[in-house]
Amino acid sequence: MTTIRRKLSNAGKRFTNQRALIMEIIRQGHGHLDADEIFRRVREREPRLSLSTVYRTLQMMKELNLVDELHFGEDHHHYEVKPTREHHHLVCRGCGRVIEFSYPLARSLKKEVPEARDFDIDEAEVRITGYCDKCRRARR
Amino acid sequence: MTTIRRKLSNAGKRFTNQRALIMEIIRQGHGHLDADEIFRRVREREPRLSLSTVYRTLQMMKELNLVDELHFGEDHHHYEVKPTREHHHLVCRGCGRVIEFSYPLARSLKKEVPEARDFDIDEAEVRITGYCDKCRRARR
DNA sequence: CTCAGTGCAAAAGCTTTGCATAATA
DNA sequence: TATTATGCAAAGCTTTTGCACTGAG
Repeated sequence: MTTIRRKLSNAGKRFTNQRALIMEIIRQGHGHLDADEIFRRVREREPRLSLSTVYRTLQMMKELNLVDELHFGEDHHHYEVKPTREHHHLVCRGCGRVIEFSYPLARSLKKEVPEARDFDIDEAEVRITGYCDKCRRARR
Repeated sequence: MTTIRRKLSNAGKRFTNQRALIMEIIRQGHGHLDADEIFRRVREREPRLSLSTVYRTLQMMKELNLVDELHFGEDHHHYEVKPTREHHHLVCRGCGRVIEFSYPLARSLKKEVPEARDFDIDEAEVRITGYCDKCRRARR
């Protein structure tokens, strides 16, 4: 939390209750909430907090590299606090469960893909959809 | 083209001029057009074709596995005709250029990631953003 | 005290849908 | 000829923006 305060300060931004709460929810959500879900959870504790503030905060946190935006192939996005290790997600079409796994994609690509050698990668995201073990069995 | 006609027919769908034209444009666009761009190009030849038809066709072609939907981290999607070999894209933040590269991600994951072993993958997409060689130099 | 941040309402993309008309099989 | 597909307009979602008010520094 102090990290957030410091990073905001360094960027000339203010540390507000709203921002602290939103970040806390994103962290608790263990990374797989969309803006609307963040909004709903935040509202339970701070009923006057607006959806605009959620979006504005997400936008800012993304720019400050405190939050990552994930794309699960839907029309909206999901958010997680910036992880330490590079990891990606398996998204189950059946139950919606999100399974994290670590995989050094950026490194592998640099090593194995000629086209990637001269490309200055700043984001690498893997999007996997399919069916988890449980749902796979259930579908038979 | 005959393939399309046959696949549509098998699915109980009709082969219309609109669908043929839209597919042709997607193919020509070499895979990296969004719905609006497809619409604009289609309109040059068939001014009465509507945006709804474009969306409905994209939706359907996706379901029939004739077209892939790509996610470049924007709020809208891009489309390409279903490719033969698994490949992915490097998207340059500078000039918007899209560089294709082939990479057997699904296979690698199955082999190297324990969490992926019991997961029935039906889509694997890599989203890479950064700066291409040219733009990287220009930014110095 | 000052200016960045907030809430509210309104607008702006992108995509989907309802319905009458047109066209395929 | 019987449906399926289309065009048009209207609605739906998610996200952004304008503006007066609030509160952090």
